[in-house]
Amino acid sequence: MFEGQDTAAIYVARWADAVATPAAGPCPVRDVLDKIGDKWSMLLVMTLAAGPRRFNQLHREVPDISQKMLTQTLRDLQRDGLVARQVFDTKPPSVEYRLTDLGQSLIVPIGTLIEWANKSIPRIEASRTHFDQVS
Amino acid sequence: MFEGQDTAAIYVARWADAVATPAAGPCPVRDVLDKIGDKWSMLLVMTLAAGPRRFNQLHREVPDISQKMLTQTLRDLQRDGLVARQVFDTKPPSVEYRLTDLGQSLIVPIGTLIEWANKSIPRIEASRTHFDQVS
DNA sequence: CTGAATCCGGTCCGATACTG
DNA sequence: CAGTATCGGACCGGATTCAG
Repeated sequence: MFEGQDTAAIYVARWADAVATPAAGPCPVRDVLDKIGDKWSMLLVMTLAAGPRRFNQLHREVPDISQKMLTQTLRDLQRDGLVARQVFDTKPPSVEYRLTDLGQSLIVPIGTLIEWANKSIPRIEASRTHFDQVS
Repeated sequence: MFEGQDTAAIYVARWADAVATPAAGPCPVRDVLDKIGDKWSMLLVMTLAAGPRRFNQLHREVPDISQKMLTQTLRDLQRDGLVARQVFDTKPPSVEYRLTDLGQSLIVPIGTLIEWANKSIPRIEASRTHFDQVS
């Protein structure tokens, strides 16, 4: 029916198991998914995937992020253990951010998703155009 | 350094290429990523991955979604061509939603991400606890 | 250079009530 | 059964200003 059907079936089964549990407290999967969709998190992760960066360096490479959101997003990523923050006691001070091992392990799953996105964009946009014309 | 390093390197390179383009208009990758993080989209996709569902059936299987958001999210998914909507002209009327081929092709990338989330949750929560205690 | 603090508009989304 | 319409709070995130 579609490529990767068997693999998909496995994921569907696992998903069914996961949500079948009473899930004491908020669902951890949703929690992670929220961060993925967060406006800047994944953008920064992929930027840091190319190597460690300083604060303003990140600000230059992701021009349309505000200082506030850059600080906040980096702090959240650090809190989740995806990014490590190292302060150099120089003058003026400089701070370097780098992916942790956990953060690096996220590159492949995100990459899979980005690859899907790039491949599917034409069909999605075509579908949108058609949908909007009908309605 | 970490498992999947070679694969990761490929994704990093591709990502660099993707963002290097001037990106006329809004970045399509961000556009898709936004939908992933959308509060309900992926939850519905994974629920529909198990098979077609009627409206109220979905409402029962995802209890904490409001009628409004269920309608709205399904319409957005339909607009993007991920979900097909079929109306049966019965009394009372019934409407069935199912994943399109495009929607099905999303199961594997999402599944990869969910698998990462499940595997990484313990480390993430440990990191959060540690971070909160320090600060 | 690397932030923190504040203000504020826009958007998301839940609750509720109504319709064919 | 399968929606639509409206209201209102909460939160996200941008712009600006101040600080170590």
